[in-house]
Amino acid sequence: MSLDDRKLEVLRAIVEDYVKTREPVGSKALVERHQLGVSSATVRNDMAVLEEEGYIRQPHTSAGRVPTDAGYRLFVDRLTRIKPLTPAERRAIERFMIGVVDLDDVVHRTVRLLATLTRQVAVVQYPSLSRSAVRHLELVPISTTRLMLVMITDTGRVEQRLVEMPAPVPEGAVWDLRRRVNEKLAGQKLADTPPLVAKLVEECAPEHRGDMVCLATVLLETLVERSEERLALAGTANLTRGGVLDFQGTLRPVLEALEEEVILLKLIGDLEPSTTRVRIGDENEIDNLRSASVVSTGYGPGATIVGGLGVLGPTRMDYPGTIATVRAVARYVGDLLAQN
Amino acid sequence: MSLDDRKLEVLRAIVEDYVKTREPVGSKALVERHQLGVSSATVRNDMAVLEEEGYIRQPHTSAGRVPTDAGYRLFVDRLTRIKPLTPAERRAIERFMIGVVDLDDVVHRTVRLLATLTRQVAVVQYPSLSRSAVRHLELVPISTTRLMLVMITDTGRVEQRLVEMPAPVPEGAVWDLRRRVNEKLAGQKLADTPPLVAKLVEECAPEHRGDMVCLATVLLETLVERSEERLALAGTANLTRGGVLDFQGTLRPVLEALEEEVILLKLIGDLEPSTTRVRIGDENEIDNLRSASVVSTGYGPGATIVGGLGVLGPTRMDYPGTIATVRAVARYVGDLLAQN
DNA sequence: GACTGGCACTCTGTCCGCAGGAGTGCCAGA
DNA sequence: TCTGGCACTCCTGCGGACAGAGTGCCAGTC
Repeated sequence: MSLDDRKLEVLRAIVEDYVKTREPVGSKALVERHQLGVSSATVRNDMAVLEEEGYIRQPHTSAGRVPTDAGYRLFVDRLTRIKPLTPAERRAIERFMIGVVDLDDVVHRTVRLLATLTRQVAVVQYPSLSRSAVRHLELVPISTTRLMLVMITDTGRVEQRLVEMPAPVPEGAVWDLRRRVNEKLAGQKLADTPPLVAKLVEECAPEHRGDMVCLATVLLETLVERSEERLALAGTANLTRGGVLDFQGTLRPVLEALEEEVILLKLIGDLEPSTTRVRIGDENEIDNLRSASVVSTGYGPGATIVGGLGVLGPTRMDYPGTIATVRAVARYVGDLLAQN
Repeated sequence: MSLDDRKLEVLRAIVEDYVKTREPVGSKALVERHQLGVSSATVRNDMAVLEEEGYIRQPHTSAGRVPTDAGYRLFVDRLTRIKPLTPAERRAIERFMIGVVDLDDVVHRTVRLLATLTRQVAVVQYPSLSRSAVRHLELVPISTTRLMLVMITDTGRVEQRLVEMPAPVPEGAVWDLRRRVNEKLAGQKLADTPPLVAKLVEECAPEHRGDMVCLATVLLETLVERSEERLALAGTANLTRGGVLDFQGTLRPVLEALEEEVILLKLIGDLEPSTTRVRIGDENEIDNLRSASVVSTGYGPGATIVGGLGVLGPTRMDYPGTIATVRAVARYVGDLLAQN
């Protein structure tokens, strides 16, 4: 038995009311608050069907109905018309971003903005190194056998690592290393660099080979291994809105998940499709987040995507509003990056 | 009426039991679990005095007693013998720190270590810029009118800021700027730099004055305004141990406070005395943390202090253990920094 | 004077039972 | 296919009773 329009409308009404009130919604209250044009008895029948199909459930007999994860899913997929942001929200975004000075600043402001607007937990990934290109590599002598490698990318990220050299390196040699490395790597996508680094070592004169190998090792580590690592988080306190009820008793699992950068990156770092992605409750692979939903999207200058951002909240979430906000903020950050 | 030894002993017993069980402790249970050598009736009299003096209180008539903030204070000041770390803990610290590569790494590992060992929320401040010295300043051309200023300090911190120049800067001029800036500032304590920067501008040839002013502005911002800004946080999930009871109902105020870097820096950034500092409940100026305690201390290579670290938890906290751990970790981090 | 044993008192937490209310499921009729 | 009505279920809140824990106080002892 498929769902006709009225049943969908009933589902929408249930989701909207439940999101608003956090209380199981009954048939009578529904017909009072929405213009469904039928009696409560009819609605009851529809509800029975919706329940059978797994879209809603009763906490207990003779209670109202509550949407299931599947119900929210259907709501998001078929019943959500994206609401445009209010002018007030647009203005908030712009005001929040006045006078940014560098990438750190952009990321921190963005994450707070997202948290404030959505009233959820916000996560913003720094532009992923693997999607950036090297702008410049700098070598700064720290001591005779130590160099600081500083990499600046076209997305504004700056990464640094200490390089321990096997033997003292004269200044001229540092110069030489810096020149060679930049010649080979500047302007290259980080994803393409590993073979180039290998070539660098090969092409190096034997007497400098040792130094170059050290440098290459650290380069590869910086470029590849730690490449996705950074992100910013804000709005944890929003988890406590509405007590602890939205997360079946404890915030603990959620807070634990938020501590793991790896988990967060998985959540917002799915950059394949450029559309907004919504993961509801059980759809999250992470067990700790079974009672949470995540709305995420990619951002970047123009059409390219360099990182992800998103918010996390209870499954009982205002999806249309959240989706709209996440998108708008992502677009705005993209524009900001494009200007630099 | 002053407190004799036995009354203090009773207070200690109450604190220890309450910390262990989270339940108000009664006179009978006390004499059973501790060798006080007196009857429960005597203990009751002592308790009445302790209550009158404000060190303990009853949640309600005919309940056991619970320590007040003042009670914890007395306990910490007069009744705490620092327990040495167990060998297992020592080993944990060392194992945690094997193979650190740079400052970021040190800080992140430290904060997680602290959170794990104390089972509280841990905060670690990056070495404060104002207590560091400039090791090197690097200027990297990003475009014709934009330079990236990168500052490396002797504590290993790397800060960068974008500098917008009024007009295109030829490569030779960048060189010149870099040389001058380093000559003047390298090796200087950041706290001492502002007058030096001013001098830099003065001494500059008029034709380069404009560039130098831009650079100086950003330098001062980087050096002074944002100087205390960075820190790392871990273990938020530990707040949920023992439900929500330890924080009178909601984690909300605590989570909110943890979001404010300014607040956290105030908490752990009191570096005047090199001893460990304990703030209990109301002693925290921040209203949101009235139900929390903070144990903090400074760290740094040798005897100098470059930053603060600490933990935050419920007032019902194992103070001796926490204090010992915080100190040990601080000492260890200091040694680690001294090696670099 | 300090400590102890004993007793009355108080308050909490819990377990009932009960009534009220909300909401459902189902059925017969339009 | 929809509707009104009715019986049924289950939660919630309230009051009372009861056991348990803990105290305060008093009289007696060392």
